Amino acid sequence: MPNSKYMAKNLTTRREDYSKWYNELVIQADLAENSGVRGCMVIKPYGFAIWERMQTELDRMFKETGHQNAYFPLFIPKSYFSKEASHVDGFAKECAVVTHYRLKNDEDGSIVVDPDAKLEEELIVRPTSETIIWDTYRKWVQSYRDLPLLINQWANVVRWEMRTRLFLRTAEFLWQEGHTAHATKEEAISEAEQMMNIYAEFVENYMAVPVVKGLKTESERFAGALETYCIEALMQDGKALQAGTSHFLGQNFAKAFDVKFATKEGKQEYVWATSWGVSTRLMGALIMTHSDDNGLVLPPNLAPNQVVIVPIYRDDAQFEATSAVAVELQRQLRAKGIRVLFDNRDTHKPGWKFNEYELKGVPLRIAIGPKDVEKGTVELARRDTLTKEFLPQEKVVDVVEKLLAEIQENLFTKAASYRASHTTKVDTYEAFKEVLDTKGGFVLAHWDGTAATEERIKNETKATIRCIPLDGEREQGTCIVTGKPSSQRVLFAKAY
RNA sequence: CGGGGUGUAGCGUAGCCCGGUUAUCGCGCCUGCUUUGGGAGCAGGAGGUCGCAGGUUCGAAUCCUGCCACCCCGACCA
Repeated sequence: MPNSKYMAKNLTTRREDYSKWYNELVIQADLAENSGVRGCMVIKPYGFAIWERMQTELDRMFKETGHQNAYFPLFIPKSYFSKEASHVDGFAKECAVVTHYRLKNDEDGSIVVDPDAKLEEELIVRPTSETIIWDTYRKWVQSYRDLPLLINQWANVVRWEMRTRLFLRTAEFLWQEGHTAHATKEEAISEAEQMMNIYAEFVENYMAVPVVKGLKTESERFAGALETYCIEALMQDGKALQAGTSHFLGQNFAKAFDVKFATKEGKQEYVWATSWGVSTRLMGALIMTHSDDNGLVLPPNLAPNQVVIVPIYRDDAQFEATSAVAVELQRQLRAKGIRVLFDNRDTHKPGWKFNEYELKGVPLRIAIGPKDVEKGTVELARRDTLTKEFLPQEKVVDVVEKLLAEIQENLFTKAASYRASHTTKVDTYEAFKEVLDTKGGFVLAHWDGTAATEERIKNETKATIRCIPLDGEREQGTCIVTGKPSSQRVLFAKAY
C-alpha cells in the first residue's frame, strides 16, 4: 500500500501535481513497482520490454566496436576491495555482505541462520565488478598479443543506498559494465572517449534525449579513475540526470591487481584500463524527459511496439472483417521491419485500449472499424501530438514509415528546445542563485577550478558541477564566487 | 543515524481529536442483460488479522505503552 505513494512521489515531470498521473502511469502502464524488499523494484513486463530494447541496441553498438560479452561472479571476497586504496576510500561502504552459508530450523520450528556456518571470509555482493574482473584479467593477460581486452557484462549490482528512488537509485539495479585493458595510455583514453560517444549516440538517437558530453570534476570522479567522462541530461522538472559514465582508470587497477604484459621489446608493463556503464536509470531518464499528463511517450526507435492496431466491432461478422484488414496491415508493416501489435483481445473495449496505449506511450495507433472496412480507410493517431487522421489502407505503410521518423525527430527537437530554454549563462553568484531558485535547469558559469569553491556552491545552493563540457567554447572569465580567472564555463545544476 | 509524517479490502480513502449498531466511499474484481468509433450503463455479488504486541474499559480502528514497516527532509550517493 505504500507502494503507489512511493512511486508517485519519486519521479517528476513538468506538471506540478504529477502524483496522480504518475501513479496511474507506473501501475497501469506496467513499468515497475516497489517490491517490498528495501529499495528494490519489480520491473514489470512492459517496463522490461523497454529495457530489452535498450539492451539490444547498446549490445549491438558494443559488438560493432569490437567488444565481447562475458560474465563474472556476483560474490566478491572482501579482501579484493582492500587492494585498490582510492577505489575503497570512495566506495564500498554501503554494501550487502554475505557472512553465512546455511540456515537451520530453530527449536520452535522457525528458520534461523546457522551460527556454525560462518564464512571464513565474508563475500560482498558486487556494487561494481572492477575488483573481481581485474583479479581475473591478471590471469588472462601476459603479452601485448592479449591486448586490447574489450569485455562487457550485463548484470545486476547491489548498493545499499540510504535513500532510494524508483529507477534512479534502487538498491539493486540492472546495468552493463564494460572493462577494458590496453597496451597504451592513448589507446585507453580513446576507448573511454569512444564509449562516452556511443552512449551519447544511443541516448540521443534511440531515446531522443539530448545530452551534454563532458568531464567530471575531481570530486565527482569515480573512485579510482583518473578521468571520468559523462553524459548529462536535463529532466522536465529542471533537474539534471547523469545518464552514463565512462572512466579512464590509468594503471591504478593494473597495479593493484598486478596485471602486467610483455611488450614487443620484451619489457614488463602495467596495462591501461577503462570502465563504463549505463543502467536501468536510463528508464527514469526516458520517463522524465518525454512523458506528459496522458502518460508515457516512447520514441519510435526504442518503443517495443511502434504501432498498435485496435479493431472496432459489434458482432462476430464485424470482428472478422476488421481483423482481416488488421492482419494484412500487420503483415505489410512487419515486412518493413516495423514492430506492430494487433490487439484483438475481446476482453477490453476500443476506448479502453485507446487510453491504455496512450498511457503506455505507443507512438502510433491504427483503429479499424466497420466504416473503415466499407470505405477502405483506417484511423491513424499519433501519441506525441495526440492528433488523428483518416487515410486509405494502401497508404498506411508509407505514412507509418514517414510518421515514425517524424515522431522520433519531433521528440528530440522538443526535448532539445526545452533544454535550450533552460540553459542559462550567468556571470555573478547572485544571478546564479536567482536562476536556480526560479527556473532551474542547467547553468553555465565560470569556476576557478578548485574543489573548495565547488563544495561551497554545493553547500549554499545544492547545485553541483555536472560536467566540464567537452564542446564548450573557450572563453576567458572570472569565477562567480572567488573572482579568480577561468578559461571555460562549466555546467551546473541541481541533480538527481 | 537525526527531524517530521503515515499505516483501514488488490489500489486510493472516510471514520480517530470527542470510544458505542453489521467499519465509509470510489476504482478494480465476479455474474447477468443492454453496450462497443475515446477508459460503458443498470441490477446483483464477492472481498477486511483496521501494521504487530500488550494495556485501560462493560465495550477499542478510535485512548495509552512498546515494536515494526513505509514515506518526506537531512546526512549519504560512480
